[in-house]
Amino acid sequence: MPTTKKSQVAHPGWRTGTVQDFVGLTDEEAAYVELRHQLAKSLRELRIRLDLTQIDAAKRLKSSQSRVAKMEAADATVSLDLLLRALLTLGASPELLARTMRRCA
Amino acid sequence: MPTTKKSQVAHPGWRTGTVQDFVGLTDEEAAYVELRHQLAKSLRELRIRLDLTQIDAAKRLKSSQSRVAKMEAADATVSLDLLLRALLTLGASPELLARTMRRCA
DNA sequence: TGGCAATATGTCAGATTCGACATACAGTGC
DNA sequence: GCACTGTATGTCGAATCTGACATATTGCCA
Repeated sequence: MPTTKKSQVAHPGWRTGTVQDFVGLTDEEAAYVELRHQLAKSLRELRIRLDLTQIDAAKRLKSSQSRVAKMEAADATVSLDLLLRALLTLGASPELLARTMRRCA
Repeated sequence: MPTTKKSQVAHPGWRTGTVQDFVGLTDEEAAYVELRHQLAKSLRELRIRLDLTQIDAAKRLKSSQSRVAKMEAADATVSLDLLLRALLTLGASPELLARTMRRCA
């Protein structure tokens, strides 16, 4: 669920992700969103630095190109968990993660 | 997914949980596990510092005592995602997160 | 312009994780 | 010993997340 509350009503197919974020966003929610974006950014930068295409990266991550694209876009269907695992798998150092976190301040 | 699948299918090698971690653990997997443990530790420390019981914390996190216990134990059924959200909700600063990350080095 | 590689977006079945509950264990005071 | 508070562990239905696929879009070069 990351990402916070989902609508309680049965609205099948309502993605709660991006757009309505600008309504009623508590501080932690804002921090959470910011964190996701910073990690996504770091992921893309790292991939580029390694000179990989999303397809190459997907291979290393044992995932698919579409999922990598979503990771880098901080798509609502991507968890922080996946973002962090991806970063680690591509060789990100704890230092890099720490720097990324700090960027959210 | 953190961590991985517990299904019993014939995929040799996918680790799950805690104990069997000492077998066949790649570097990123080790980093991932370490990260979870450090975050869990920070979470407990923060809760104690705020003088909350797990039940109190569960209330703030809109979760249950059992889930908080599992978070602090870095249980395999708890995602990094949940750990980070919990920390943020209890008021952890990006600084604290960064420090925690760095501790994994 | 067309063609091609890279990236983005939508969808879905199956896997994972969620909160909740029951219950067990640990510690403290009586 | 019992009662009580706090924490740990196991399970489950429901909700979320994942990889894969199809398809659209972008960017670039001839």
